[in-house]
Amino acid sequence: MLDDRKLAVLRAIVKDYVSTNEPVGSRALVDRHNLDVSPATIRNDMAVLEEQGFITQPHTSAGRVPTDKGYRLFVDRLSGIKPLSPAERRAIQTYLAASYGLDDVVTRTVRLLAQLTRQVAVVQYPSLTRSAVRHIELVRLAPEKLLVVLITDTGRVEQRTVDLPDPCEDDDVAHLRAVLNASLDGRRLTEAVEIVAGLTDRIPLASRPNADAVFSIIMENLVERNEEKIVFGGTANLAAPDFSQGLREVLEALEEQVVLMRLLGEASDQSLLTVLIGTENPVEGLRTTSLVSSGYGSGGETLAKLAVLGPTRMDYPGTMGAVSAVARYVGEILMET
Amino acid sequence: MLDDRKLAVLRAIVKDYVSTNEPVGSRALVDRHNLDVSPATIRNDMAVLEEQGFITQPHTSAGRVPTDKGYRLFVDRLSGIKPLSPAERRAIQTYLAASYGLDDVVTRTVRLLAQLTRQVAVVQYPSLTRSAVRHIELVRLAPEKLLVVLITDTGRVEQRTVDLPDPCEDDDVAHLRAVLNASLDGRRLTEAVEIVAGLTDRIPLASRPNADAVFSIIMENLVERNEEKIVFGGTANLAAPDFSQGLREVLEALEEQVVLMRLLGEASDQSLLTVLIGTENPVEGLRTTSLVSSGYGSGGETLAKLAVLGPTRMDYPGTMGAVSAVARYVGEILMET
DNA sequence: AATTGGCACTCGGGAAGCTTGAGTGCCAAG
DNA sequence: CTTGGCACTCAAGCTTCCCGAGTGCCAATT
Repeated sequence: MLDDRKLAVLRAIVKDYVSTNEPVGSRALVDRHNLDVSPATIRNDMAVLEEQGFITQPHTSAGRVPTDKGYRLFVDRLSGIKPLSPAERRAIQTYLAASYGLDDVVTRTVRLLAQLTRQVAVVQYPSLTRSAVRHIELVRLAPEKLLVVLITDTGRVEQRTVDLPDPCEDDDVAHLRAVLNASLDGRRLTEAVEIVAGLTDRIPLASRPNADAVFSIIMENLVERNEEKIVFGGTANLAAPDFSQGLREVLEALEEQVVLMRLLGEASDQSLLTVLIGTENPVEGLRTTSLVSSGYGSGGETLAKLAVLGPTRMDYPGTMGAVSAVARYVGEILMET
Repeated sequence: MLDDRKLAVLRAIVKDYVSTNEPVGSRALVDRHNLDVSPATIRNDMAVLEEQGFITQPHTSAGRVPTDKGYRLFVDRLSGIKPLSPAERRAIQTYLAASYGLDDVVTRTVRLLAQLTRQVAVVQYPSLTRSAVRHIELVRLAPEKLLVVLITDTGRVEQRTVDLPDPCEDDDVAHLRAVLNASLDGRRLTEAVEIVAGLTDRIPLASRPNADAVFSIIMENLVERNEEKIVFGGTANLAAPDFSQGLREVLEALEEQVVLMRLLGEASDQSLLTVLIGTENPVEGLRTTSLVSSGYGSGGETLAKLAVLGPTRMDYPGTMGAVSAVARYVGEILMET
């Protein structure tokens, strides 16, 4: 159905269109890529490709432009992942290695990805549910007010104030802290929830109301409001004039945590590189954009995802290379922290 | 020089131009505002206003448009601050009151401001230097790794990991924690730095290297890298088509913490409402935007600033009303936390 | 059966010219 | 100082025209 040359033609069309942002015609094609056939032959091939839905004409008498389906084929079968240059790799490593603390790692990653790809970068914080408790700290701010700080092995620090039903003493707090840490330290957060639920017994009757307040905050914050923080950056790259169209929608989508979650959620759970092209992605208003995403994680495990968002007309091999490299390095950095 | 009617004309021009985004002519002016004079009279006034530099013509045979100087006069002498409606006030209060924790307050404030003004909102975290220590927590993550968590009375929680020169025991950590909290609790961070510097004496000789590592991290993080976090939102509002021009510059400026700092820094230190119009603002690339900013704080004191950024052609009275109201409410919320 | 040159056809986009009307400046009269 | 009148200007929109890139098809060639 599609012989080698037709595929080569598609590949060439994608490349040219990506780099010029203009519909590409048969003549230009034979000139720029050394296909040893005449334009007429290419035209025949293009007719077939169009019939199959891989390319389309913006209007009669214009060249061809890849469709989403065309990009899909290109990504799946025609383009490799372009590895970064050694210089770029080194730059990434040193830039990331200089960071301290999870927040810093995340913001640096966003910048890095945005700069590397000249597009919008999206990075998710390591999932809470998949990480383990490293420490729980209780700080008595006032007789009836505690600050609960939860630290995970992925470096996340979550905090929340609690209003207690009864006044408490430092001793009570110390006891509660000891109980919590003894039972939760090193446990997965998913396990932790169940454990906390069964912990009331170990608390002296008098302190139970307070303890319960703390427990419920912990459970609530860790599971139900399983806050998946997502950060993005590089929006200035959206101002590249080929966008303008639908720019507002894109910015709105980016500012809506929920939407971002849905977007990243759609991408495969694996730590593999995933590409969502145009209409393939689940978010209305991002139908003219593509998302290149990858999971990242410390051990073998995927803790969260990061991604790059750009126009469907993007440099897929390059973007994929950047995303996968950054994902790997972020994982490494996270291990050390 | 400028009699009352001329001022009225300027006011009318600003209002009309802001609402229509079209140069406003003499006829339209007499029609829409009930000035009891003829267009010809208005033309004379406009000629004077133009000569003085308050308005200008985009081209011959077009109406007039306010200049930065014109907006300045408008803001200083011709427009009050438009108070929010009671309904809006209530909405703000309940929305902000529902937040828990400083992060939440800040992100909610950004959203609120952006939505209220339909422009870009910028909010700075409460200054570290002006707040006081509420608690310092040390968590032993590994024999040679500590997590230092600093909690201020403004609700900020700063964390940083420290690599220790020597391995340590839980006891050492507990002692250090006790010493730190005993000496620093309730102190201003500015004082705290000096106190920490004189604290080495109280530490057993054997633990001094470790303690010093912790001390230096504390000092470093609190003073030198006096990290002023700034958050912004509402960038989707930039897509309103009158902008397009210079959009890239604006987005770039927003993503650059340093630039934002400079911008807010320029605005008066008082908790008063400040307006920077067009070329008045110090940031290249924001020369077509205006900034309406205000300090906010818990006690009588200004802890940080918040602002709204929009085109010079903005609704100043409305924006000023929103900014000042939100600043006040945020201050109140911060008190309670 | 695939490839190729030739040719008629299409149509977006830029250039040029035209018209329209909003808006001005100026002046003389009230 | 205000006003009506009037000539003048010029951006923006419309129409028209033209050009050329690019196509599809066909008959000839390999």
